[in-house]
Amino acid sequence: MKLKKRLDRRPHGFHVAIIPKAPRSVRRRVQPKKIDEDGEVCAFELLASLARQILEEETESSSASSNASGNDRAAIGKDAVEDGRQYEDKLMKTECLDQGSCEVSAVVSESASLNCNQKCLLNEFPLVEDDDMLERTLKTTSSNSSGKIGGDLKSEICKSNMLEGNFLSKAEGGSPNYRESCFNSMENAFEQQVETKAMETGGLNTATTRISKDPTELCMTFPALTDSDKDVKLPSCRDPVPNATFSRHRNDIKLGIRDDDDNLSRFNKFTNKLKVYRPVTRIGDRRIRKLLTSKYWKSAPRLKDFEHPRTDGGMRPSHRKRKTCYNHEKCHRDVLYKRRRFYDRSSVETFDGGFSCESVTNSPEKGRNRDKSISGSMLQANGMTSSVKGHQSSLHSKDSNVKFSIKSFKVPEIFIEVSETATVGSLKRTVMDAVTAILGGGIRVGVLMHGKKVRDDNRTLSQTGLASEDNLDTLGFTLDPSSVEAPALPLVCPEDTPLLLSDAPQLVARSLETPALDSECPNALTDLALLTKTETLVESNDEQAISHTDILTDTTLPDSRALVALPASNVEALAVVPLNQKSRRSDMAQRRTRRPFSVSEVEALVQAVEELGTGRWRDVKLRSFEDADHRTYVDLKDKWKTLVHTARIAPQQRRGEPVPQELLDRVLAAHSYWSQHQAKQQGKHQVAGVLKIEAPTDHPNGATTGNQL
DNA sequence: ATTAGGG
DNA sequence: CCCTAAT
Repeated sequence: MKLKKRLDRRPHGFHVAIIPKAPRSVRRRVQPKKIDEDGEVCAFELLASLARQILEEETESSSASSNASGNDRAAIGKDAVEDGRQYEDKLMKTECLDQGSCEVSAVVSESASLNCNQKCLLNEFPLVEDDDMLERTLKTTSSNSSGKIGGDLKSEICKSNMLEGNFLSKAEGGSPNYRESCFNSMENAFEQQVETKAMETGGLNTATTRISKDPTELCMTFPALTDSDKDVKLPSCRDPVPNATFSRHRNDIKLGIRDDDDNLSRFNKFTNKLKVYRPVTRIGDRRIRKLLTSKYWKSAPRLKDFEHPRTDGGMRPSHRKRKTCYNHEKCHRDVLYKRRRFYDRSSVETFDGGFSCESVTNSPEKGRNRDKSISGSMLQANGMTSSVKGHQSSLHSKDSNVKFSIKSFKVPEIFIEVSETATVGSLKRTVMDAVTAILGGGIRVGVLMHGKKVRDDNRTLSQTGLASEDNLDTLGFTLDPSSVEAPALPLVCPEDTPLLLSDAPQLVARSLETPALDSECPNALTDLALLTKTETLVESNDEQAISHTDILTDTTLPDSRALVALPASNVEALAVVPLNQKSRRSDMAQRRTRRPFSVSEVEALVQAVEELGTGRWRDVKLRSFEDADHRTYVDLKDKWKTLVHTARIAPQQRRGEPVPQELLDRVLAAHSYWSQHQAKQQGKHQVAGVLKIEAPTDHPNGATTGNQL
């Protein structure tokens, strides 16, 4: 469901990265769609076809993966990504196709690179063996494009033509060798560059590499030939990840990133939108992010306003990850995700590893989690005590003192809008300003336990459970904007969390000594102030800055996939606070507050089940818990499940409010009874008699059944 | 939206 | 309770 929803939201949701299975229809769709009337598309097509040919050849020769035709796609998908990006790829492909045509004109200049980037396109497009067509297409394309591109494009075209010709001839019976040589040369040339790249960060397996290579190369080739523009980055095509390079900053969009097909699709989508959106500055949902390093961002600058689909490919599925990950990022992501689930309407983009860099947004909901990290120094500057710093992991001291060490704080989501031409430096400043604003403006510290805010400031740590090691795992702190700062946005806290709260800046130090902690709605992070500040757009354009960034990114943050607007040190700093990995829950969407079933509720439940049977939770809910809004049918079902379990275990093992044995007996009776009547459940009414017969003594059911009768 | 199960 | 998957 969720998935679905997400998809719905984002029509082309590649972000849906999760499902291997999902996109059947989509996939199918792809093929047919291929082309369009307009020559525009054709260009792509041609390129694609070319690439494809090459690819095919390559594929054929190599045993590794499937063969070219129908399979390549699949093959690619499989091989290509282990990291979950694969789904995206698939989806992407689809998208590309779907949308491909529309943006051609806009994207012309980049088309070449785009194509390259998109393996999918390459693979998908049917071959076009008509040179004339190609030419036409090219022309058309070029004409469409503004003058600036024209020249390049043409040359490019020509080249492509040539290339194609060559290939074709081969394909048509020419000597294979020739083709190969060609290809190889291209490849080699390309290779150099590529190799430099950290390469798929090792993430891609060989197979993948191989496959992608071809297309990539092709792609690369084109641009290279034509493009004098250094903008086109070959490398970008491939690096799927972390070392992302920034795409060049052009006025246009940056392309270049093959690794993320997402980009492409996004790109495509946006292309059209961009114009429209440009100035938009919606406070609420739209967020723009400018991110540096993240791969997604490469093409981003342009996408100002679009919503970024969340591409955290695998995240979702990572329920398990959450459990096992000890990695901050992952956890964080998870958190984000969850949170998102709760309130988020627009998704945020997070991709593997990237979120730290996320730039930001300000929606209250998602907000609190996304964060940017702030350096410890900053925190201190703001009055955080030294105790705040340190390492994560809470320790329980021997004495009665509870030691907390907060490694870092997360900063709430910040909404930043920067012009495309802004320099990286300016972006950094902007971000810094935003962060500073938050800190400077006053923040409150919130304490989370098990994901829930601990609001009672008067309770002692012991009372709150914070003195217990177990709970420390789930302890989290939040820095929330003080009411002063974020008053403007009505923040909505998920459950019962009211926003307001205590006085603003309570420092951790205080928490240490004082039993009382401030708590508040973690969500409330947003701050208008930030928005305001961040709104300043930076206009200067400085490519060099960008390159610096790249460097920075690559070098300083080898493994952080995030980008770095801030110095590396900062990155760490801001990370999430959870002392323990386990605590991840703490800050995310909070878990619903626990509401143990009372005996009376249990009784009602038992009664209802006796009458209705299991498997009809909705009816149970309606019948007996209609007014208990906090009890969903799922809750009832779960409760029943636990009741059954409870009834089966020894009384000594039972915990919580004891449930009368009588009820437990009924539970067992009803459970066993209904388990035998699964088939008849639906027809229960009609079969009532049968039931009686079959399970007369079994339980109270008899009584209930009787009622029904 | 429900239901079923696993976690 | 949460999360997913399958309806």
